[in-house]
Amino acid sequence: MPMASATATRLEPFKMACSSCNLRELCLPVGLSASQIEQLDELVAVRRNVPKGDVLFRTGDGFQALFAVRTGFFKTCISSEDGREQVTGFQMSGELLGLDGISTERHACDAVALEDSTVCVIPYQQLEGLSQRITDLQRVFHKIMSREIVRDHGVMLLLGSMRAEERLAAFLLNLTQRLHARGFSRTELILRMTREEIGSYLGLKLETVSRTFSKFQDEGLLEVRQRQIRIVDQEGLRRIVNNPSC
Amino acid sequence: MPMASATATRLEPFKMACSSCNLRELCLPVGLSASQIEQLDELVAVRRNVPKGDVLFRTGDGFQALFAVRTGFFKTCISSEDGREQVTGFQMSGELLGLDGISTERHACDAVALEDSTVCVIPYQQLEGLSQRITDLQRVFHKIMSREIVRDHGVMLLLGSMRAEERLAAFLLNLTQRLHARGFSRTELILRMTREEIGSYLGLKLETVSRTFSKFQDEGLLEVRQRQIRIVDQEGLRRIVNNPSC
DNA sequence: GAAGGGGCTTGACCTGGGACAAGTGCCGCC
DNA sequence: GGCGGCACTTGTCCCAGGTCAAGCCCCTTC
Repeated sequence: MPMASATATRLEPFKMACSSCNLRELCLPVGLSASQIEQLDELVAVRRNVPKGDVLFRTGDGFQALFAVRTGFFKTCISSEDGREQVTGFQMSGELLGLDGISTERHACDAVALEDSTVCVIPYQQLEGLSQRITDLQRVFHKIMSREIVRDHGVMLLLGSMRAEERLAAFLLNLTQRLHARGFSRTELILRMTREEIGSYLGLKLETVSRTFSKFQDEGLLEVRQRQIRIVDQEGLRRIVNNPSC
Repeated sequence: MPMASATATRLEPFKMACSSCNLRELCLPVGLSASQIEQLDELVAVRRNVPKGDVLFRTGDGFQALFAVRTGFFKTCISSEDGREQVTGFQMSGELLGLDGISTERHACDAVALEDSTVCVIPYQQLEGLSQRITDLQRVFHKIMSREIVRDHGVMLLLGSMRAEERLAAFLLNLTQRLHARGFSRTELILRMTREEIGSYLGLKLETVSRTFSKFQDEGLLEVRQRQIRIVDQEGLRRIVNNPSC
């Protein structure tokens, strides 16, 4: 097999199987029986490499498939007509990309890999077909969409009514919680995104993000070394989120 | 039949039919054939009156059904542990309430009627069942969920990167556009919500909302008389949204 | 290992919108 | 028809976070 080259996203011919995937409890197959997952395997046959910095899909692209992050890390962002950009989410392994495209059959955001990544391609029409035959799959899929809506509402709360420190604290707690669910440390993490991307997601300027990191470090809540973060006082972060006065 | 009394939300026994509903092109039945809508009629048999100020469902309530707004106006809001509240949306006729409940089988927000309202009750299990048999219904339902996700991302953009005037202008344009799709004037509207609720939705304090209304009036963009709004210069509002510099 | 550059930090200053307070308009109720 | 209360408006002051600018860190490239 040839080495991975500098070409853009490429199709990998060899078979992926949800049934043998260690993410199946975090991803679309969650809660399905072995035989149901085998049927899903028929459908999710292709994976795709997305090198760091590459775009998986772009606003306006025709919508054909959903993508499940297998390895790596993505951001999704939208931009208004006048060019302002808003990061709407960060996606890690097991999470789905592209749900926004269902409504108009065109993608409504850009998805960009923040590190070399692999995604499983889930052809949408086939998914619809299969979920008509597998009640449980339909149920799971609806739950995933609904969860995304609930998550978005949480972000609105954050953007609409929290102060900078609360936003960053909530962000870090959310990240570590998701990473921990994937077997990573609860206290150590490496940020895959820039300060500017964090700021865009949190409705802050990059300088404010940076200052707030420094402040947390001074207060003994974190150790910050560029993108390496160690959570020293998780309880303290939690207090900040829950207590607007401090 | 007895007069509507001061009791809380009540069940109305008589039959509603999607097939004869003037909202069918805005609501769940959009794009379905006559015979498909008839099947939907079987399912959406109950409507419910929700007097102004009443709660349709509350965070934590068990999730049984979706609700389609038939007449009236709702807000949905979430609150964080420390009591901060965030309005996550305003819903008018033809729009669905309760999608957030699918993910955990408990509602994740409160839905409150801002005027005397009626909703159609859509038992969720039955909807899932029916959409397994009617491909088109499944497709419509997925599109509605996806549209909600896209809408939420738009609100994130607004909350994350717009200034007060842009937020209010965008809000008014969105409201009038939706009202216009329902046959109301493109230029006259009566706000169903308080300044505080607008502020909560837009991430602003009620005083800022009030000041911004006054400013728009001074600049000849609007006429504001309490909750009666006349859009004098729609193009001007659009310019504000698209041009961060002014 | 020097040069260059992107990402990050920090400082100084400024401003949009929050906080607080006083006053007004509107409406329902006795 | 007068009273009370809620929603709204407006003024004043203040501060969190934005803006602008300088410098640093670290990695890549030649």
